Amino acid sequence: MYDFLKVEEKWQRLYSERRLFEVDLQNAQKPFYNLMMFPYPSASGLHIGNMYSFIGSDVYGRFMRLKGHDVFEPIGFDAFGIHSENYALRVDRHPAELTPESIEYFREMQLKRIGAIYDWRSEVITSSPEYYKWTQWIFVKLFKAGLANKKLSRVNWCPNCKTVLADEQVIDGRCERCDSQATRKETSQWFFEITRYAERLLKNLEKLDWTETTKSIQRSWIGKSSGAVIRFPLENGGPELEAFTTRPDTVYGVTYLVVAPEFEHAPALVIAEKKDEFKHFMQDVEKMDIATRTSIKREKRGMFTGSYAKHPLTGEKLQIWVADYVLAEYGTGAVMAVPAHDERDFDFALKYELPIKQVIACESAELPFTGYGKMINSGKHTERRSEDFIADVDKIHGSMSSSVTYHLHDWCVSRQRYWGPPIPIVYCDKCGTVPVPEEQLPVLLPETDDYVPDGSGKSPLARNEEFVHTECPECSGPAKRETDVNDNFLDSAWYFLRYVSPDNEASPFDDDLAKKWLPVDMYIGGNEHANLHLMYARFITMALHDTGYLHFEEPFKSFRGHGLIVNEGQKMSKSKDNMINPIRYFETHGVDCLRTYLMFMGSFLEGGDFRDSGMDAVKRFLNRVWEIANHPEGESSDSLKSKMAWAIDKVEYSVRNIKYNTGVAALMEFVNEALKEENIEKKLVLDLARLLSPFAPFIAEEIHALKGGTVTILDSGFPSGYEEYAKAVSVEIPVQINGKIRGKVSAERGIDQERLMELVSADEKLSGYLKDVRIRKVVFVKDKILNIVVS
RNA sequence: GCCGGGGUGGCGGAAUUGGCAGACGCUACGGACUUAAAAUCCGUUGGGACGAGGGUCUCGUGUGGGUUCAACUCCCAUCCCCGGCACCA
Repeated sequence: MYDFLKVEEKWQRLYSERRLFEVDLQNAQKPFYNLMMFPYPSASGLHIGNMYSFIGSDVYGRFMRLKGHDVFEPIGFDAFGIHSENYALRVDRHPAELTPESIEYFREMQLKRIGAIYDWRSEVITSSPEYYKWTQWIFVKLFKAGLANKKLSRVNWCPNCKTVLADEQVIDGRCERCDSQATRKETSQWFFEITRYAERLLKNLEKLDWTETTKSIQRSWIGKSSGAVIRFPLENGGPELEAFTTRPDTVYGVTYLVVAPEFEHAPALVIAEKKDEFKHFMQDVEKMDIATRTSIKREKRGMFTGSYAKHPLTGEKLQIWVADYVLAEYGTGAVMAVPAHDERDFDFALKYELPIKQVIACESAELPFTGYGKMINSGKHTERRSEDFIADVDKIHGSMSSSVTYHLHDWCVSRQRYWGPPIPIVYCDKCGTVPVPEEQLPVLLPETDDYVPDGSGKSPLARNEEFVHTECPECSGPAKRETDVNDNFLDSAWYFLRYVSPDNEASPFDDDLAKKWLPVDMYIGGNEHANLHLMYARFITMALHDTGYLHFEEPFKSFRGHGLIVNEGQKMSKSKDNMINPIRYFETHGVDCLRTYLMFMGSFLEGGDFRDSGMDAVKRFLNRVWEIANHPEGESSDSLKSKMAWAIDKVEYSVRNIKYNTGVAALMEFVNEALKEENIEKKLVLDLARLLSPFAPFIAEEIHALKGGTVTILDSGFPSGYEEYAKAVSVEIPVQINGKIRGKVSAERGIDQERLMELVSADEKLSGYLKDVRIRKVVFVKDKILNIVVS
């Protein structure tokens, strides 16, 4: 019986003693950068989802190494940020004290045991000053490039926690931490202008070798929509009111205009007699929480401002309304209402008895009709097609021009928290907003016990007099530091760049190494980070490219988003108490078994269903592998060698296409065959171990060593040399009569149609089908199938 | 509502893209070994019909149509599940 505990411990020790996975980054001949998503060392340990992700990525890395690449597989810790900070707050520990402990546990007790080919020399910890010095450096570079700006904005606010919340911390309109209703609050925040890159971020997706789901998530997050801006002159003069629309073809159907309550010029539009009503209206809107405000079902509310605009084409007088269904942050913050052809405008018009004018041909019962069609009641454009008008929009009238908007909004990077890299900005009365010069970085996060957010909406750092007061880098006069820290997503937006030279004190990454190793060849991780992390990493890479620091603009050539694990068909959750603890299986089944089972239980990209019975099955399988390895050496049959040829192809195909389950299945088939023979050739045993090694590295190493292999199986190459056996064996060719399988004939590979037909005639059963009929057609696919059409 | 992904035995899932549907594994059942159990090994395991039997026939990949010598795979329509986006103008 295979003693997995002993063997795994032995190889874990050898792996760390011999440093087998350290890559000579300078001199590597065939660099392959295999990246996985580094973990937050925040909770009590790695969970099964982390393991699943890391192992899936490591299988790929080990495979590429077997294939002869110099595989660079680094790991680190996303140690700053709200996850780690909230965890520290919950257990009442200082994050600066707790985080290193968590990292120690992750690294020593978990990551070093799972058999991944990590190069530990490249470890990065985002909360270390050596790392965040460069996070701050990136901030400064973006600031200097005009991509970082401080502006007033309405941000998510939790009235209970009294803190600003990131979008991703608001779930169904509620605070992620305390479940109270989130509201909006206007504060001054730092933003990265990612929206300037919206088109490139969208366009580049076409060229990227990424899983389709991941690209689709990014596309909808960017949310491009094309249309036109139409300018409506105000009756009383002043600036024109601009409205974005995707349907300029319905412009003749505009019966009123609507602006958002927060629209910059809304108060100016409200006439004197309506000021009081507007004030009350605004108060009601402010009070509304986000869930209610954005609910589709909620009845729309609005009020007439008393002002009028003029229709640019017809000269008609149009009422200007304020309504809560219009959002200031999208488009121009103003909407041209076409109730006949827009559901929201239709509802609103009915409620407030505003006119409805049909301008696209349809039955009146179909209103609101939102499809394209023939334009009617549209002046000289009557009879035109919608699509035709939209394509021509720039030529129609001076008030209309084609325009594009995106749902993507600028990235709010400031956080009023403690556990993050301080934003490297100084405010000076004389010099204004001044970035901290590069040679003064990092701006160290002060060591203090006063780090708990107080609900003032300001960072705890604002209470730290020693930190706040500084001198201006330009005029040396008294100045104050920015007290917000950076969003955690900035830490992780560039970590893969740091891995190539984590100790470099002169720059965030060594240029030569970056040229040699970047961009990342393969990135495997969960789709839960498809929006934010991947988008931000792409943006930072593009920005560093444009500022001349990187030679590429897309960080990840290939990305594969994998699925989620469920437990016995049930979603895992702490409340259901059905979380799988991976460490437990290290003792009962072994790491090899867990790795192999995780890859076998389902299709990696789709996710899988974890069952203990499956773990037992894989344990049996590994025991059988061990049994074969200990069979007497002797000659093996040609058919077993041909099975090996088949298994080699299967494993290669399955790994390259991230269909690991089918690779493991192929190995099981080979093992089932091999068990039928009493002897086995040494080469077959070694090749089996090689094929198995990406999945179950420890047993594979042990078998390799047992059969006289040296150092590590990883450098022993990918199996080959069975081509002749694959060819020599005869094939079974299914024979169809009129498309139905009626039998099979055994023939040598490559047989031609004529000879095959002779075999069919000689076959008792098949020839029966050909009696008394006329053969009308014969379809033959070499070595695959024969179909005889008869009448 | 829009955009992705999917729907295959009792279950997890295969089928390298139009060429033997159900690989591999689980479960269940039967058997061997055992005083017994565990472990291990062997056999059966999509539905139906026929056959003493080796087997033979037939239906079958959410549903309804279509293309093709041949369809889980392609086309049209439709239902359901999962994920993303969403008062986005």
